[in-house]
Amino acid sequence: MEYNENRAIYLQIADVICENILREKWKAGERIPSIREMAVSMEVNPNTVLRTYNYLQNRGIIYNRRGIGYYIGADARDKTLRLKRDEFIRDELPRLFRMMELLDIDFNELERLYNEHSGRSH
Amino acid sequence: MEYNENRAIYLQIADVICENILREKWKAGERIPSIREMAVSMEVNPNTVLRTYNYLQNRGIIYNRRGIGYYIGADARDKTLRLKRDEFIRDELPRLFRMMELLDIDFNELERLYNEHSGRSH
Amino acid sequence: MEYNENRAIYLQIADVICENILREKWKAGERIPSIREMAVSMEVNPNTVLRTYNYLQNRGIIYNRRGIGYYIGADARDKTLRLKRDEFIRDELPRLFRMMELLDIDFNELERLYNEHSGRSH
Amino acid sequence: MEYNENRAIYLQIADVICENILREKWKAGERIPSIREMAVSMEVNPNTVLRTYNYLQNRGIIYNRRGIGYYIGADARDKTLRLKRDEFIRDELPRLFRMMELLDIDFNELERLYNEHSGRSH
DNA sequence: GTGGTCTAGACCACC
DNA sequence: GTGGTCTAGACCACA
Repeated sequence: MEYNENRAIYLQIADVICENILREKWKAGERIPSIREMAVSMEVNPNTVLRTYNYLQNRGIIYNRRGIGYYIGADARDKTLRLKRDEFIRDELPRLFRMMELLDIDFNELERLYNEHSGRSH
Repeated sequence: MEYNENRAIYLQIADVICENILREKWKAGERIPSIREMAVSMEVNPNTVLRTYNYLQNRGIIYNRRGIGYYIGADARDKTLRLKRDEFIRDELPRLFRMMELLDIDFNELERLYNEHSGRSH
Repeated sequence: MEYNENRAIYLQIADVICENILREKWKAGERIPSIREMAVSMEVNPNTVLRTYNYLQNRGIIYNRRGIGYYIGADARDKTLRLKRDEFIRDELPRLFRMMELLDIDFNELERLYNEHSGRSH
Repeated sequence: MEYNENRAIYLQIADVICENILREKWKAGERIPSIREMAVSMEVNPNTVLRTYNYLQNRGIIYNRRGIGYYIGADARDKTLRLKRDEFIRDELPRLFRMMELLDIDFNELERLYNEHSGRSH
């Protein structure tokens, strides 16, 4: 895993987990890797994974069974969707729209850039 | 001024200045507020404004006359436009498109959110 | 059984057993459920029950006949009563009284809460 | 400061802060000691204080101004009172009442123990 | 100066 | 084995 240096690693790990939930790779009630396993696979310190898990637990997305491990919460997908959507609409979109206006980019151009982008990644 | 907590304050101040330049409120050769004035009006520490001004100076958007003040650079508008556009296309758009896909937001919905947004700010 | 997350599970199981002894559901000399039976009915790992039984055995409340099972000790009720009373007066009450003062709860309110509580559990 | 070994130190520090808020030693809007100062006065590692501050910030009791410090939140006293009361009623009272019933302690005796207790501490 | 992140490693209670 | 706590110390961005 490569980490973007502008975002805390523990949040980037949370992003990966959220993505797994949103894509339904990980479903409600399933156990997720233990802190130590995750730390090895993500190549970080266990404390960093612990922070990720605490972060997600505080938001009700995962929960913990003492001495056993962490599990995907019941409404994890909904909660994640809501959380990410809120973040997106609150933090990203205003800047996006402001930039589009300032840089004179309209929806047609945005759509064009989108097609270019998806073209590249296929 | 309200600051978003996910972006460094000095960058948010830089955004405001860039916006003034792009909207041609502030034109090439004009003097901009002193660090102290800006600090007062923006309710931040003068050091924070200094950082903003250094940041913009390094990018050739403003320049400094020692003991006199800071001024808008000659090609400031062009440079700002290029800088912001590059940043936008390189950094913002890929994240945008990825989030749209993940959160199941299409262009129609984006446009709807855009209209809501501009509705609110008018 | 639902477990309070602020108290170790093995102690909560011990509490249940002590309650049975105090209420004279389980009397001196009677055999109590095997570790495995208890683990099933309490939905925990047998090791956790073992820990409970060791804890109670160390305090002379239950005893073990190897290969046969665990039994309620001779003076179990008295010992339990003494043990719990001591714990209660030494550990719980000081915290209780301090909290009552800090949270501005007096005996009348405590009594009211008590009546609410017993209302709920009947 | 002496720490009870049954409760995490970072929570005991949080308790002290909450007590200061409840007793109105620290009022809304006031700055509280920096992480490093608190770490020295509490004789713990700064990371432990950071955990305390995060814990309280997540509950809306304190807030943070970047690079400046932590402050008591606007409704801190109310929130603290509500938080502690909830904890008390949810976690402590049920055990209390259960113990009182099991140990055959009624409100009169409880009041007597209370008077003894306050007698001792005066 | 402030807080935030991360690592390394120890120790603990608990399952 | 699991997670939770705490320490020590480094490094960073920010005010």
